[in-house]
Amino acid sequence: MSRYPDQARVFLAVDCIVFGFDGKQLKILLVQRALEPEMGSWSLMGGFVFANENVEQAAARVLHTRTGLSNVYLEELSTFSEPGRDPVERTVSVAFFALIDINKYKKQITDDFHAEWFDINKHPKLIFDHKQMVAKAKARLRYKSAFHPILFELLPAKFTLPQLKSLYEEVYNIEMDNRNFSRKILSMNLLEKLNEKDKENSKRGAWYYKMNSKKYKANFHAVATIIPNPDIYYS
Amino acid sequence: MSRYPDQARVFLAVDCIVFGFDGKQLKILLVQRALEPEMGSWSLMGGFVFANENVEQAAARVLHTRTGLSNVYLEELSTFSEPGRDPVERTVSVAFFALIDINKYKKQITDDFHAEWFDINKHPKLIFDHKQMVAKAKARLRYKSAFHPILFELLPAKFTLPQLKSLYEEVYNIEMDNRNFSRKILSMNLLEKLNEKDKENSKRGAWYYKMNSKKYKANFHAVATIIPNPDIYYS
DNA sequence: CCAAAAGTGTTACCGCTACACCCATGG
DNA sequence: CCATGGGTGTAGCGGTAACACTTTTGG
Repeated sequence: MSRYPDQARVFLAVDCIVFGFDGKQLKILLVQRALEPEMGSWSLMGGFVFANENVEQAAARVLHTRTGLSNVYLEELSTFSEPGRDPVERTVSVAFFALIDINKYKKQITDDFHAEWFDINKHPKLIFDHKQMVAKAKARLRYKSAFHPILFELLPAKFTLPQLKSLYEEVYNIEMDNRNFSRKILSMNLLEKLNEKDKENSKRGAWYYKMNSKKYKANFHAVATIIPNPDIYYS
Repeated sequence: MSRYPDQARVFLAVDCIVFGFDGKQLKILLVQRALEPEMGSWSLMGGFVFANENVEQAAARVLHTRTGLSNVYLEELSTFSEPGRDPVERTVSVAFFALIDINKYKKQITDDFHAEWFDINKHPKLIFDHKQMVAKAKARLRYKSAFHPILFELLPAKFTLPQLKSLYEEVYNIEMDNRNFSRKILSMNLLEKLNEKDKENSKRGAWYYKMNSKKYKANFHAVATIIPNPDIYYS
């Protein structure tokens, strides 16, 4: 018997907006839903929260189970709780957004559902309110990455500045000056230059860098105006 | 019978961190809990989410019921979902923070519990994880108001720039230059000067201003660095 | 040697900070 | 007429944007 006899219980789920970057486009990872209602429709990665875990642990578990990845960038977005959002039972979902290196993602053998990357601007119809979740996640990504150096989470451990610049250009749909961009990023003192160049994309080659994760963690809340007028992107 | 037979349901609640400003100190509004467990202990304003409302509506309702206020600034903070946070039943709470004009608050006659303002840095022991909620709300308030002109929500409809400056000084525990502060705030073009001065706090008197709510809404996402180095306050 | 991308150096400008100074008025 | 808080003017500094120019190397 409940100790709160007058109150109703709800189902609690998490959904993850998983971002990836293929070098040209910003992508999201979608799956085909494995249970009714709407079985087979495209959906965000999600799942119910277990009795012994909090929502963040649930999101990390779902992500790990379905992508094989752990220690990914994961941030709570917001709660979606419209009474009718799930047509068959009242289910409240806490949405998280995740940033992963698209190359590290390997489809799990044990998966009994499809997962696929889609261009964020051109994805199939999604179940429930997942379209809203994606829109909100995109807005948050733009807002946050205008101030905080989080986008490198979408790149491999070693990456070049031109790669990072392309990523910013894709996220904000702008063109940036490569010369000023390099200086601005390097002036944050978070990157370490490696003794290796990427020669695939240019003749001269671009130096590889890696994030100094100690400094990154220490300065995680550092605010830098990487993008001018960030507000105009937060629609 | 549930359509998700293998899943457990949880209780869903909201809790509100209600900020106020008395001219000198930043305050939060606490109540004495009206139900078991921990009946009588100090707590944030909260309540269960009804079947016909989403969490934001629930937070607004709780606030309205217990303070008489509507149309207050209300923003989702995050979800608190540790399995054992409520010792008797699994209850997940979505925390919201609210900014209100402390003068508008009137204790409701119908209240069967105490509500009281406390200095944010010196409040009684709180139930469950409410202390964490308060800490997180304070951090978010600092972070957000460093970029967005939201703090005026804590002041009366007409206010002076010295009042607003005191508020910023209290929130960030810094001293600001009144001359530069005025210019910075006014350069956002969100305030309208009234034909009236506050003569209570100085001989010369300070002009009253009011927020132009049309411009405020239109520019809500405008980012201005009201506070230098905002990151150092986001602990 | 040319094209194309990476990266450096330099300049002009803008916005912010610091602070000298003026304003208004109650006592 | 002076003390006090409100407010304006302005000079200097630092960071950013713009862009001419150099470097590198495959074809």
